[in-house]
Amino acid sequence: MQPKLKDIARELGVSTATISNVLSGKGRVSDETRRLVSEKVRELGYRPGGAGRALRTGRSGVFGLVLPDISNPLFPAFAQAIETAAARSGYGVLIADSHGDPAAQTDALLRMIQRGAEGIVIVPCRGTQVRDLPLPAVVIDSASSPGNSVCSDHHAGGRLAVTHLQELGHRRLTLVGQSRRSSVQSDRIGGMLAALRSDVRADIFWLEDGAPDFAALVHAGTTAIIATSDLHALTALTCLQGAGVAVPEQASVMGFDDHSFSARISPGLTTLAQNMPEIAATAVEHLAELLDGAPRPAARIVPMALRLRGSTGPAPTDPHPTPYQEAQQGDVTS
Amino acid sequence: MQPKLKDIARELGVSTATISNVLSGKGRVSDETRRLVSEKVRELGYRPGGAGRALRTGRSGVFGLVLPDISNPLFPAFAQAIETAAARSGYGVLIADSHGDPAAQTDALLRMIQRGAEGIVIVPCRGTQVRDLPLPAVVIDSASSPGNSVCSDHHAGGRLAVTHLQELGHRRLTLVGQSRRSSVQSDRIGGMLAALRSDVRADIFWLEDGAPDFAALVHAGTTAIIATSDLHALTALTCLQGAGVAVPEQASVMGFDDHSFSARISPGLTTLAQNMPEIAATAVEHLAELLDGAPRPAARIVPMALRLRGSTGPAPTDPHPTPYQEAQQGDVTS
DNA sequence: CTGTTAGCGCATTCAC
DNA sequence: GTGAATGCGCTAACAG
Repeated sequence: MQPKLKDIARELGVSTATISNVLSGKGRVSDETRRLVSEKVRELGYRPGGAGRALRTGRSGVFGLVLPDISNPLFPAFAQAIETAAARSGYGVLIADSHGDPAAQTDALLRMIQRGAEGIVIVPCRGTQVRDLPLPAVVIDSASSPGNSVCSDHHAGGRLAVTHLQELGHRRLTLVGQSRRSSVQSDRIGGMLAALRSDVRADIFWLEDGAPDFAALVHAGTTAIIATSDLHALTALTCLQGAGVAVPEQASVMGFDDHSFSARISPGLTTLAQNMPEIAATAVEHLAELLDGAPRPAARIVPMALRLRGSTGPAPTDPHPTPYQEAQQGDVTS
Repeated sequence: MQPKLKDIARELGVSTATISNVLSGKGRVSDETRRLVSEKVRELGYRPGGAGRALRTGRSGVFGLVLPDISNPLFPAFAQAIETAAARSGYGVLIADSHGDPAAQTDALLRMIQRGAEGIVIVPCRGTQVRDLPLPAVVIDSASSPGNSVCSDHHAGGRLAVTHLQELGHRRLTLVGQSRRSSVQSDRIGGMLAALRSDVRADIFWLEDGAPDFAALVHAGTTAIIATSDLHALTALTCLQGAGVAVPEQASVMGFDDHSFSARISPGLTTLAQNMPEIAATAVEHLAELLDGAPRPAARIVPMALRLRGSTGPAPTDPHPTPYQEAQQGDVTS
């Protein structure tokens, strides 16, 4: 049985209020009693239980984290960063997975409220707009989505990616996204297009329409592939390598988000990393302010960072790298 | 303001206890009052708040999930499975990351207790023994670690891996682990060695000692590489592909855990998958039993499943696959 | 069968 | 400076 306030009070012959005062540092208590109490608290290993406190103060010290898909390889780093930031602020984190389903998302929210979460950090399902939450909430989505509180500068990330490749001399790019409905991916692609010089051509493929043959694209003239996720960049990279296309000598590949594997493949994957600790810290900080009754802070946009690794290099200068390329040139259109 | 029991009671002119009885289905209530109450509850959208209930019943409906490293690519699937299983049983999940640090692990445990967690599911830090928890706990580690409650059959997984490759005709294997201290990895390697036929040779590399040159190993005669994690298998695979070694024609590669990327690379990575839903369901089930006062259930070992993909194939039959191989044969020892 | 009462553990009044 | 009393929202035991 965990010791209660009452136990300590009885052992010391003081009242529970005094103990509470000592622990919270609020009411006036003599140094002597303070010392005595502190000692006893340490001795018995007393920790105020959350239930009583939550009931009395209305604050549970817990907030919810609602993710569309915990198993997405991007979220581990995110969840970790949030948990770390939350722990630093003395908060616990209740997780829920909406499985990309808006109904489940709503359900999860209700359950978190019921469990006493004081606020929530939510990464909304694609295409969902989080609105009128009965609870302070911090939304992490993309700069273009209404209600967003903090996110990476995906647009600038896209610009950085294209600029990087253009500086390496690439003039024929292939842009690969997964889903048009994802505002994050749209922002990234938008940024890429915005940075495009007039003498550079870019073709866009959406994987939801089917997977392209990356080797054929290279043989048709593409010299660089940018995927909106490292996962798809990895697919492209291994397809190319398996087909005998040298990376980065014959084609460069880059991705987004710096997944756990990106640094551990050969060649290392050049990628645009989100500053997860910064985003998480900002999210938790905003939430803490909201909980303290402050007005909603302005949305914060966190820069993305180019992580230069081996998968990108100078564009191939040979006008006819392989005979195969010439033969296939006319077959692939975009 | 969320409606409270008292609000409903007042509006209906009955007592709070009656409402509670209706909602819990316990005490005897007339059908008429029951109907009236149910209706009002729906109308006001009343949901019993967890704080009061937790204080009164001592059950918070929440348990803790303590992981050594949330950002490990294996845990997303795990956390998701646990969260799903927990939600199905009506539990919420509080997460904590011990960052592989035993002290932080203890700290996290204390915080979960303070927050009112009824029990915990813990994947202990490497080398840590979880013991004498002041709380019902389910430990997920490896069959060889004391106190383990449920885990995959890593040893059998190792045996399956080696058997698979032996059946494909491979006679020179390279086994790659990360850390000797990991009981999971030791079990896997142990299983591999146990399944080894007398005419098959296996060399073991531990990455904590430094990374091997996979292409050189193949040129020295290895025809198959088994890594204890898909992450390292991926490293091997891309190194080989980058060095012009065809997978699986010249060398087979396989891993463990079926990470998110494993099916999406080319060739697909043959791997041994853990049955996460099963493990998670068992863990939650055991925990629920413990919370109901049942004695500790016997440890459960869940089989691993071979996911056959393109990265493994028949051993190369050509005795002299490349001139280079002959030249290098003597240079690499193990 | 139903309603009243008491108290879970804590922080906060307000007397002393 | 300290302690006794109060009530947060809920449910289990007990009266009616």
